[in-house]
Amino acid sequence: MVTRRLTQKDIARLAGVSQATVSFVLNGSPENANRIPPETRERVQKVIRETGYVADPVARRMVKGLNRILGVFTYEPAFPSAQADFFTPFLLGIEEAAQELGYDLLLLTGAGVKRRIFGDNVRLRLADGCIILGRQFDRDELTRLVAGDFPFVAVGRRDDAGGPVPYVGGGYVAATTALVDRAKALGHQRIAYVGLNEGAESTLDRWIGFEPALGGADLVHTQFAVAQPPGETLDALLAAGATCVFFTELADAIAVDAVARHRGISVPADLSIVVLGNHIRAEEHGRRFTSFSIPREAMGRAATQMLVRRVENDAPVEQVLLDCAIVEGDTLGPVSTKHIRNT
Amino acid sequence: MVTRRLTQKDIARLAGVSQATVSFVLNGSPENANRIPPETRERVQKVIRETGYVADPVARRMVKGLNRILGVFTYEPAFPSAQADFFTPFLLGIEEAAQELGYDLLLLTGAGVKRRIFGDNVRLRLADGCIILGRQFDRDELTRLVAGDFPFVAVGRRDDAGGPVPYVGGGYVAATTALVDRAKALGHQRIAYVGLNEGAESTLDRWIGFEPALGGADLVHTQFAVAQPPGETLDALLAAGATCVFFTELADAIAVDAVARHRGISVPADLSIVVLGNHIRAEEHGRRFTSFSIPREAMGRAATQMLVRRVENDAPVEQVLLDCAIVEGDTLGPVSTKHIRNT
DNA sequence: TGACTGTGCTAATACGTATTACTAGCGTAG
DNA sequence: CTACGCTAGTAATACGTATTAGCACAGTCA
Repeated sequence: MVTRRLTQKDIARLAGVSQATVSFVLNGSPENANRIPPETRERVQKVIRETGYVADPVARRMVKGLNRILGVFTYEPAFPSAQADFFTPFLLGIEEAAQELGYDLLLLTGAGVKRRIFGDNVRLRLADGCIILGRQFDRDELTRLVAGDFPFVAVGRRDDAGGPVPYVGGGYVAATTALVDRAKALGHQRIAYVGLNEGAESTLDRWIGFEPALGGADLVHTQFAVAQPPGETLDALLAAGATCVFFTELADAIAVDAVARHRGISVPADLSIVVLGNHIRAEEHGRRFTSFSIPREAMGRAATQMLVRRVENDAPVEQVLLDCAIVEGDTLGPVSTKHIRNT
Repeated sequence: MVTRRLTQKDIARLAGVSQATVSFVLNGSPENANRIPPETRERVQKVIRETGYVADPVARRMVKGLNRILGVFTYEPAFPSAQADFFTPFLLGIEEAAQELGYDLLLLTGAGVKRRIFGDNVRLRLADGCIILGRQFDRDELTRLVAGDFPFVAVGRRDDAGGPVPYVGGGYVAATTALVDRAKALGHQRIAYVGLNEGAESTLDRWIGFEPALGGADLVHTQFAVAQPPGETLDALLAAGATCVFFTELADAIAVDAVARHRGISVPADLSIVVLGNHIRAEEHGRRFTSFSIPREAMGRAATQMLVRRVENDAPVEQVLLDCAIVEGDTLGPVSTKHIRNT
């Protein structure tokens, strides 16, 4: 812009005082505030009102060290519609909590270009701390974050990375275990698992909650892969004599359910389906899968509050898992007598 | 945090050089860059690598004056689900364009608390410029923005506020006119209008496009109010002998359409419905209303690009209206002979 | 030998604000 | 009348970086 920004020096000149006086008028601490008599104070404030001057937050931050800004870092872009349903609930909670605590949000997303926290022109540090969002996360960067002095909190559980990672995650392990127990209570002894059992912590947690919970039940089929042809998956499930199948991916469950319906296989009478997690607007598919609900909004809120604790009070690392409520749904039922006889 | 941040001074000490040398190694201009010989350069970079030092963007900004941050200001909170569908497409476009241009976004949203641009603790200025989003907008603040030197662009047309307001809006006037013309071409002569005819520019634009376009057609009923009981609205429409009704609010159209269906009144055979605008996920209502589509994502992109032009090149005020494509839909049909006889 | 030209750095400064240290002027207690 | 304290400010400095100006030294040319 052509006209340079107003500075306190300009205000001082116009009011016939020094820059320091202007600063005192603006934000003198109680003991210093009364050093400026009302007349001078009013004269300065008049100039400020007339000019519409506001202090440059950047310079302010230089002195104070804090900005009241929280960074939200995602590797994937936050808004494109494919991701929007995933990110939006988290952002909702983050925004609300930030608002309550008097912080603004700096969005740092990585669309297309691989964006890194430690890059050449890292603007992340403009924020007082940051929230890490997203499924993938570079291990090296996490390690550097843990080692560094920049406050951050991850949304989603993370394994240690050269030290404990502060996070707010979902209690997937416990929720998965609860669902397995429920299936067993309904008589299911021949259970299958379709989903990955390695990779991101959130994925792994399902398996960790699942496998030990089986107890006496038989794991008659596993498919450690997602997005496979649903017909083949269904074939394998039936061939193995599974009465109940756990999916980690809603999309897989939907596809297999559709094929089953098409073939006249009844869910849950012939085959029970459990989905380990939920997805916004899952109702659109006309099926309420038995699953657990991920408290995304609450996770965002909690992570934000935790981050502010770390920023303001240098609070120690916390690791929190929020409960995932079980969604009853319509796809987990008792084992049919047909199956019991079969087995 | 307990451990102070690393500064260039620390790096300089560790590498046995001066702070200026570190700065040159980091980002010396071409002519100065080769003043540092490879050995020294490597020595400094080694220390930087080992310590994980990154320059403080705040200090950087102090010197350079630019931040590569764009503020996004909304009076209403951006994420809460009620608003999410409204804001998300704009944010999508804004985020994409910002990413391409190498800017980050500072989200300044107003949840609950009345948030003002000119307040005590204005962090907006941290950004190099800002995008104004949202339906309501304080006139005084807009005037001050126009008068000031802070670059901004509004999403949505705005009337002059002590000067022209830079904006990227939707061509609601033209699109509304086109829909009126279409209705007239289908024989409609008895037309009604349900919606506000004052208030925000975006609302007003519908009326501005509508009223003059009527030409010879009769405006048999107007209801300058929204969210009224749909039964009463329908009664009034029928009593007035309207064959086609224009709604500014999708919600009103949905409600009236539902009552009509319930009463056995066929749309569009007995009554045509046109909606002036669209809404994400309108399909969920099982009806494709004849309307026009608002290019929200494109508006966000265009506004961002315009803002960057203003920030970087001090470009003059631009005012752009993007075309709104007509959505054919199923609710505008030819006038039935019954009506023609009736009239 | 003395002036000149690079080379390879460092010193100094600016950016805008907050804050600490100080000072000039004046009244008053001792 | 000196010392002290109070009032109403101002001067100076720090924050961390970018950048300009400049300095010490070596080599070159006349």
